[in-house]
Amino acid sequence: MKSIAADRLRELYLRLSAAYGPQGWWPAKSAFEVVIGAYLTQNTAWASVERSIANLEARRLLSVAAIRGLPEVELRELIRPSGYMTRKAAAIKAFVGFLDRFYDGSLENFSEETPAIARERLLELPGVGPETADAILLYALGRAAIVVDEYLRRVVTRHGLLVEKAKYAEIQALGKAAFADDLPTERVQHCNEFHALMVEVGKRHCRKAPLCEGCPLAWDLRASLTPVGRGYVET
DNA sequence: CGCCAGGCCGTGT
DNA sequence: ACACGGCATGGC
Repeated sequence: MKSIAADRLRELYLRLSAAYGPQGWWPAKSAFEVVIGAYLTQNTAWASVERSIANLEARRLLSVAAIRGLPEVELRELIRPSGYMTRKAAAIKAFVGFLDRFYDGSLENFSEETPAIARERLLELPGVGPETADAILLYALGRAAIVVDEYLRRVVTRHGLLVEKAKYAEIQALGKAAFADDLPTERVQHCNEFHALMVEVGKRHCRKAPLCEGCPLAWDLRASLTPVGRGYVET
């Protein structure tokens, strides 16, 4: 059984998708580049990430083998534009070390893990929290993961689909429910476009304003919802 | 000058 | 369990 909130989130997604079209995420030429970008974009503007990626690309360093052979101090300088260079360089190095130790240095081998195991392993790595783990699962490993970022949090709380203090797992469960009835292949594609739309539309219309002012799809869903426990029911 | 960006982590309550 | 500050850099 699917909740009313999940139905509404799905409807919201379908409208955004129809209005804005395919987003073409993740912008990268390889799965490994997605991983690098996922680390670098943490609390960082994408334009800054692009500069770092360009630095690596220019030196042909966008591969597991190349990062393995690159001294960490040099990696820091190349990713400097993205900020947090000390932590991010160490984290990226740790990811490569992780592939080397358990997957013969192959991201493809790692991607064969079941999604649940892969997620657990990712969360054990330094510099990988729930959002980065789910972004890697979805955009680098091709798994049907719901990525919960600040934009999605704003959407589901401001539209009254969840209460303000909803946790990551609760928001993720709602997103998962929204696509629960889709076939596996379709579900991956929906998850892909879903997060991309949250970010791209959210960047323009859904920042710090108390409501999503200016958003072309800002319906007031709260009108017919009443808070019950941690969620809402239709009234 | 201030705030923020496609978060995560260590520390204190 | 939760709140809070630090982490680095560049754009506006």
